[in-house]
Amino acid sequence: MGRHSCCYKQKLRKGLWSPEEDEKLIKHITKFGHGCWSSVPKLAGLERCGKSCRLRWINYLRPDLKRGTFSQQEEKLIIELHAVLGNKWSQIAAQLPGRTDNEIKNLWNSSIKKKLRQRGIDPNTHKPLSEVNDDRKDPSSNEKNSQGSYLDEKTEPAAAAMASSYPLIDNSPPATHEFFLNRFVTTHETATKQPDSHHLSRFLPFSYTQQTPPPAPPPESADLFFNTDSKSSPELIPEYTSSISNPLLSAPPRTTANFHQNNWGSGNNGSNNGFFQTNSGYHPWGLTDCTKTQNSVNGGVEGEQDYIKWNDQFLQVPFLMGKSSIESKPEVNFGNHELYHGHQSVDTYNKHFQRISTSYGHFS
DNA sequence: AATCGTAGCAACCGCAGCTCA
DNA sequence: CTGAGCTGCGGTTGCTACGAT
Repeated sequence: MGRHSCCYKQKLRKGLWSPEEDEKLIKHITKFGHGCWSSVPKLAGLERCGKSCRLRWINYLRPDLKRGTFSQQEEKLIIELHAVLGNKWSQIAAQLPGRTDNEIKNLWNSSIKKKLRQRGIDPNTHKPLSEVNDDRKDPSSNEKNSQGSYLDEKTEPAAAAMASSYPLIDNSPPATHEFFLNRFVTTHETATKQPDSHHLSRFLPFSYTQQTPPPAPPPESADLFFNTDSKSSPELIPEYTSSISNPLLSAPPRTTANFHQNNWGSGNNGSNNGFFQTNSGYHPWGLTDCTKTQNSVNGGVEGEQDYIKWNDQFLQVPFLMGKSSIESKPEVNFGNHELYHGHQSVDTYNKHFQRISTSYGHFS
């Protein structure tokens, strides 16, 4: 098990990224894609490790990030997904377009967890705290397994594996029906009544949600959390609905190769409206492998083509179009960086806008 | 005005898993 | 088969802003 080489390079910079560093990274990835992350800092002229560059890009600089405060629907979905997946933040994030695992993890730890506890729900088990306390007395009570889920890998190996890898759309029923039926009884009902509901039944195999009628449902933690009633289910924001109703969940297992296609090439929802896709196909942000990257970086034809396509597309991104776009739609823009929402003051907003302008000004 | 506690968030760390020579 | 190199993930830390006292 090799440790990342950056761990041994002491002279590399750490800590917060400067606007200049951001600019270098954006410029580089815009032009060449990231290729091998380990080679990015060298090629981009950064004194950072590749790991740090990757993290910075994924969590902060990537233009398809939504940013902004989480909607109630998003929070509810996070809770529901957490009930199934446990702390699988990346899998949860995969169902929330424009959100990063880090962002969701932070939200969970700083906000949702506390709110659930205040409402008498154990954030780990999603059961009422009183039940959890009872469970603790029972030695057979469930603990998280190695996958961070609550399934017993010995007695329910198939279900545990399912919850872990979460093959969301699958025509073959899972081995342990009871698990999901019990978990999603409310889900089933809600989805049946409300075709546009974002409830988790949409994430389950079709054959599953259409099978056995569920018994009387206990309230889900997410429902307790939001105190929803079936008559006044909250409206979904359009982009959210489209992403969720879309069978993005039928995507093949996330490999390095298909990750970019699934998550970047098509706007993370399987449709063709992602700005990473053009008529001519997917953009090559990270698609080039290490060997090809070097060729591209060296100014080969392939690299130039990438550059042209990339810049054309990049210039259409609102957050690179100048101050007005950011000011006019602070909650919608790709460039809606974390500092443009919530409790941040106007001063902070302006300060960070200047920062972003500095970083991106050369594009506009 | 100063201090303290808290919330939110960016970034780091260490590990696991995958690929490939 | 083995180990190095790399990516990705989840847990944790540390910084900053903000509100309460």
